[in-house]
Order: sequence, then structure tokens, then C-alpha cells
Amino acid sequence: MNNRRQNVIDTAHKLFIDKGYQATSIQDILEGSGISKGTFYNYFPSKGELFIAIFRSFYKRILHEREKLLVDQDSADIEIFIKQLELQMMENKQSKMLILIEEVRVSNDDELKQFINETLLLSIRWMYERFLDIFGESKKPYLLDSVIIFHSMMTHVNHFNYRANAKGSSEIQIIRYCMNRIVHLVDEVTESGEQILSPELIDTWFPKFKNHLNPCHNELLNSTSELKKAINKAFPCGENRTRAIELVDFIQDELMQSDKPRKFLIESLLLTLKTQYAVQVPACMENFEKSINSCLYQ
Amino acid sequence: MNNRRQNVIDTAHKLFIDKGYQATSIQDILEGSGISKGTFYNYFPSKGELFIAIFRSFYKRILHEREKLLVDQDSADIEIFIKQLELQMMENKQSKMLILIEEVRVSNDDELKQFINETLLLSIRWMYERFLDIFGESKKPYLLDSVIIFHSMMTHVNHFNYRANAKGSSEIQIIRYCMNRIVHLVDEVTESGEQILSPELIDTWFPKFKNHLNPCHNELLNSTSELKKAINKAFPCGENRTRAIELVDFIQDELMQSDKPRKFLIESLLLTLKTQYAVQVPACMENFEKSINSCLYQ
DNA sequence: ATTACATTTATACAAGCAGTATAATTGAAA
DNA sequence: TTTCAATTATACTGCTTGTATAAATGTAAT
Repeated sequence: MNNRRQNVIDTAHKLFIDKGYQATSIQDILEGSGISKGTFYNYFPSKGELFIAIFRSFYKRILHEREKLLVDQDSADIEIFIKQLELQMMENKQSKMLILIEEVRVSNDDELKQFINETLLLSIRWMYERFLDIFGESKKPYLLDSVIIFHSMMTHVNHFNYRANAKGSSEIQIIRYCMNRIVHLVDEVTESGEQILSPELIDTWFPKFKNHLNPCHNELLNSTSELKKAINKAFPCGENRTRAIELVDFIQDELMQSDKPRKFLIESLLLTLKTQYAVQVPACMENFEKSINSCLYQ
Repeated sequence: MNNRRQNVIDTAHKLFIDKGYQATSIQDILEGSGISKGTFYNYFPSKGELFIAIFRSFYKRILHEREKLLVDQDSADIEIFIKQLELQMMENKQSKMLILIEEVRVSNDDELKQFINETLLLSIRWMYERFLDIFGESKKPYLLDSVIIFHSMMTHVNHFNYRANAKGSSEIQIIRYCMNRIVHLVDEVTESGEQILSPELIDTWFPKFKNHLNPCHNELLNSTSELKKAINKAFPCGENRTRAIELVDFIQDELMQSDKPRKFLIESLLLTLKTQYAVQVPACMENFEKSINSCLYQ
């Protein structure tokens, strides 16, 4: 049963948070979640794959929330970026994901190591694209350097601040501090023209770009975003618009967050959407339906 | 025999460089160095202590070389600092010490973890003191933040540059790049007045400040530096001065680098120094002899 | 209700790890 | 030659991840 599997994932995550990945034995996980060894290896081929499952279920949520913050917003708005960073920082803190990743990044499991490395690169890549949004194409040659500096700055200032005292600067203060520094740095480096890493390198880091998300979920994210933009344009502020957005959001969540999306729900809600709103936004609605179907019947 | 022990240290270090710490079993080390298990545990109480022994023998050299670069130089000279950084970067690259530390920092061995953490803090502390030399007391409130940023910047830019292509920017280029950035950053942050971490925190990080060096070695470093300065003042450029400096350097090296400093050598050389040079620099020579004796008969 | 099939359990097992214990052997100095 | 410390070989403990298998349980269709 899928519920049991998810329970193992959650239990293991809690144990990892408390004791770390290495220090948590499979025996601990069996006792913690009340299953037998046979069942465990029926669910996960190895301890490393269990970690990947934990990470995926974490990352899926982050990615989703992160994109939601950007919908209908100006992608060059630095405040949105800061909100996205704060979200990630909070979630990371709660789930201790960065600490666990640090631990796993140097483990003996080569597959796991590679997965983590790809993950870190994905994170850099996302930040790079956002920097492009914010600083503009003209700064492009300096943005990979800047992103790497920004990323490491955030991580370490946060780490030392946390170690120094738990009541030190808040996450948002650290983000703003780093952001202020990097804005100056981008300007300064543009003026001096110094470059270490060319942004084209980013593409070579992803020979076979594997998004850790199901591709159909990406499609869904895009079509949802488009549809919501269209709805916002077509309808005035009010109950009608709000309800439409809520419906779309719910469908998206159900498809992306649940392991077994409830078809009957989605089909019913989609019907409502189509009958009540499709006239104004026909093209987007069609795309939306298509991507829903490719999620349901992949 | 001490020679055998050192051989085990060297062999293990090579194996760690090739395969990593975790992936190298004690069995591998036994086979590699041709000793039996009993002997191994006679030398080292645990695998973790072996790593600490490796690190100490590495760090002792670094510290020594690093201080030598500063002797008789202006401590505010940024070029000297860059040379020191380059030295460390090269040595780290060769011995893969940073990579190994990363691995060990998240191991199961709590003692080892604590040792590594103290080590990293020592590294930050050293850099902070050098920043104080370079940027001056007036920038003090911003220097801990700056050091943390500089440290993480160097590490990560270097890491990505190395991953990108081995023939990318050289170490010295990266150091200069980061140094240029941090000089601007210190100015900029002084102007804006933003601070995350107060420099006073540094002292609380070392409740019982344990220098990983033997304290008598620190003494020796100081007295050597003093003596050499005095010699440079007292004698004109020429053969006499050069030979004196060479003698002092040799004694220092023998005391700090060798596990069994050869007394007869040191005593003989010291006698030469005293008879030929002591008249001009009596106070320094006395201190020098004192610190030599405390190294020899500690 | 019975048959059929998938899931789960308990348990034993293999191969590896760090570290302990011990009796036999070797080396070097007195 | 004696004495004592260092070294070796080997067996052992207790832990790890992961495999194998027979018995028990649940579930769904006939």
C-alpha cells in the first residue's frame, strides 16, 4: 500500500533529522515505522534510494511553492526573489535538508553522490536564471560567477550565524544582507570586466538534462501559469476570478502533490472550469486540459 | 619505531587521496603499509586518530611555511597575504586535504568531527587576524562577515572552476579575483554600516583555545622572527648575514619538522651562531636559545 | 466460500566494517 | 644469553547493508 510507503519515508526523514543519515541504521527505520526488512526492500532497493525518495518528496514541494510565488509577478522584481529564497531557507531549516545533503554528498554510495551533485547544480542553475531575470541580459557574462558567490555567501553566513547564536540575525536579514552585497558586486564586476567562469559552462553541466520532476509536471506548471495569467486578464477582481484561480490551484496541487490524484475530483472541477470560464480563455484551457491528461495517463 | 609510524601515515594519506576516507578500510592500510592489525592499533587508537595524525603533519608544515612568508614583511601588504593563500591552496590541492576534511566533517566519529570543526574555525580566525592587519582596526566591525564571505567565495569559486575544467583559471587568478571583490565589499559594507556577525564572537568560539601546534613551537616561531629581524638590522647585506639567516632557518626547521630533532646538530649550530653573531644581537639570541631548549626538553 | 495472487513477516544468512584479545614470534639491548 | 618490548597472525565481537526463503496474512475474483 502506498500509504505505508509514505509513512516509511516520513519516519526515516524524522530519524535522519535527529541522528543523521549515516548514524541511522535500516534497523532503526524498521523499528520506527513498524515494518519488516522484507517490506523495506520491497519499497526501496537501497538506503540511498530511500534518501532520494525523501529528497524528491521534499523538492517537489519546494519547486511548486517557489513557482507559485512567481506566477503573475514581475520576474525582475527582486522582492519576489527574496521571498522565494526565504521560503527555501525556512523549508531547508525545518527539514535539515541542506545538512543531510552535505552528509550524503560524501558518502560511499556513488549513485547517491551523483544525484546530489545534479541536485546542487539544478539549484545553481535556477538561481542563475533568476539572476538573469533580475539583472538583465547585459550582465550575463558575470552572472555565473556572481551566482556561485551569492550561493556560497548565503550558505556560510547563515551557517555561522546559526552556530553563533540561534537568536542572531533572522533568515530574512541574512538574505537581504547578501542580496545587497551581490547587487554591488554585480555592478562592480561589470565595471572591472573580470570573469572566472563563463555562463556557457552551465549548459555543459547538464549533458542530459534530467529534471527531477516528472516532465508532465513541468508542462502542467507552465499551462497553469498561462491559464492563471489569462484568467487574471479576462476577469475583473472579484469572486468569479478568485474562484477560478482557486479551482486551478487545487487541480494543480492534487496532480503534483498527491501520489494518487483523485481523477473524479479533477474531472469534475475541470468540467466546472470549462463550462464557466472557457469561453474567455479557450486556448489556455485547452493546454491546461492536455497537460492534466498527460499527468493522469502518462 | 617512529619511522614505521610515519610510513603508515604517509601510506594512509595516499590511500585516502585515491579512494577517500570512508572507502579506505583499515585492511587496505595494513596491506598498503605492510603492517599487522596489532601494530596499527599500537600506533593509533582508532581510524579517526590516524586521520588527525595525518592532518597534524600536514597542518604543521602549512603553518610553518605560512609564517615564514610573513617574517620581515609588512603584515598590511596584501601581496604577502595573497602569497600565503596561494601556498595554502596549492598544498590543499596536492594533499586533497579540503576534500578529505569535507568528508570527515560529517562522519560518525564525534571526536573527529569536533577536531575538524575547531580546525575550520582556526582557519577563519587566522584569516580574520590577517584581515585586521590589512584593512586596519577601523574596519573591524565588518571583518568577520567579510572573512566568512571571502573564505566561502574562495572555496566555491575554486571548486566550480576546477569542476568546469582543469585548465580553467589558475589558483592565483582566483585568489586575485576574490581579493578584488572583497576589497570593494569591505568598503561598501563600511559605508552602509550593515553587520551580521560581531567580531567579538570569534573569541567565544575558542573557549579553551587549543592551538594544534605545540606551544613551544609558537614560542620558537616568535623568537626566530625576532632574531632574524635583528640580524637583518645588525648586519649589512652580504655573506655573513645570509649565513646567519640560513643557520637560524635550519635550526627552526629541524625543530619543527622533524619528529626527532637531532640535538647534536642544533647544539653545534647554535654554538656557531652565538660565537659569531651573538655580540650584535644578545637579547634575541638569548630568547632564541631559551625557546630551542623548551622545544628540546619539553 | 474457495481459489489465486500479492504483500508482508520472521528469520537465517553473506560479506563487509572497526575494533579487541591473545598466544606465538621476532628484534634489540643489557 | 637473558630480558623485555614490539610485532604478527588469527580468532572473535558486534555492528552494518543487503539477500534469500518459507510461512503467514490480506485481498480480490470466481
